[in-house]
Amino acid sequence: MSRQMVRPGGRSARVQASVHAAVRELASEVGRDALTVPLIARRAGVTPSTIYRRWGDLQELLSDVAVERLRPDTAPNDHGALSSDLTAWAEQFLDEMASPTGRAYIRDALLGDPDGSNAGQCSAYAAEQIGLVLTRATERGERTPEVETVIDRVVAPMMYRILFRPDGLDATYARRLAAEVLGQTGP
Amino acid sequence: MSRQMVRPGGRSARVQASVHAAVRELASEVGRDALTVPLIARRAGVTPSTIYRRWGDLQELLSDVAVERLRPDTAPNDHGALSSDLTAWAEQFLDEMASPTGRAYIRDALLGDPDGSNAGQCSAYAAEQIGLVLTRATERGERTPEVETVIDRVVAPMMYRILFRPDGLDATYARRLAAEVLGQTGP
DNA sequence: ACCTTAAAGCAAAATCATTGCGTCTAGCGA
DNA sequence: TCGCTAGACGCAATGATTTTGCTTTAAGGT
Repeated sequence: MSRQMVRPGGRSARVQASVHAAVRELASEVGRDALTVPLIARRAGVTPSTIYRRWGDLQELLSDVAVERLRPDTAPNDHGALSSDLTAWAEQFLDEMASPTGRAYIRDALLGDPDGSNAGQCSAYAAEQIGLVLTRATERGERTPEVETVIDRVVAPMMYRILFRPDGLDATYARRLAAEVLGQTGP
Repeated sequence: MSRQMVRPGGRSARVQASVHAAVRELASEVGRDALTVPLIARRAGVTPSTIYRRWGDLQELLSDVAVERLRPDTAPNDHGALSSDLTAWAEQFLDEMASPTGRAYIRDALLGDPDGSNAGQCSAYAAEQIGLVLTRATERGERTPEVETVIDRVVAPMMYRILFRPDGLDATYARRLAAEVLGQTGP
């Protein structure tokens, strides 16, 4: 059961929104590393114990906020061909995720996440976007790989390098991965 | 500059060893989540301020210990053929890393790691082991993929799923990835 | 409209993190 | 070998955060 599953309306929802907003505001004002629970609580007009009881600790709260910000806000662009769509999506994904901000969000999402549900949500977002791209391609009559294949061959390598080898990542790498996974689809 | 770069002998080294040992002991006694700096300090016979000054905070200390424990203790077994060697290595890697303990270490290594050097070290360990396997194969006259290819096609997918989709991982998956990266080497 | 109960507020107590200062010792050059 | 010196540690005071018991509020159901 996720942290978002609170009573949908009323005070709880207001508190949640207000705390999330406080995190975002303060993160941009004083920086991600200067955040503390009492600071966030003051800005949100809430007592610290409320945050501790609802989220457990700062990491879990930041994890929640991070997942929210990692949710794609728009469907992938349609360029009329699978190869363009997938390449463009991979480039944009890498660009967003490999930035210092993006990497901080990924780490936060992974961190305060004992059961892995927040991380799973991130993966689900990516799978959803890829599913859209592939479905459109299928409707055009193109042969497409499986979503899982694209995850293994495009998303996973990018994420691995973002997390474990933050150097030397650029759009060329994203393009190459996209091209390789498609090149293998039909001989 | 890594945390291991302390004065190699004498008191500093003793403190480092004693603190690392305290972390490992307490982690298995009271559980990873119950660790605190004062607790570790008491067990190590050291004052908390020593730990704070040397490591900064609990996360960085745990990150150090995690990297140490993620270092492979032995060279990959030699089965006489690349396909067996790589499959066996991937199976063992997944088995170790996908366990709750392994995942905790990976997360710790990623976490308290502002500059990414600890995570880079983990990746380097894997690259080293794979390099050994591939070199042996080359010496036998087998055609081999590049280390980077194996990282992208075998290590990255396993790591991605360990971190983002902890369910449904088994040795079959590791074998399939190993087989696929080799199947593509020479048509 | 009342009742029930999850969630929030409040405040005290406990624990943890930070910092200044004195002491010690490993490593180095004479 | 014998001091130097600078980095590392211990100690203790201070400040901040986290935890907890109890009370109060308000959402959602009857």
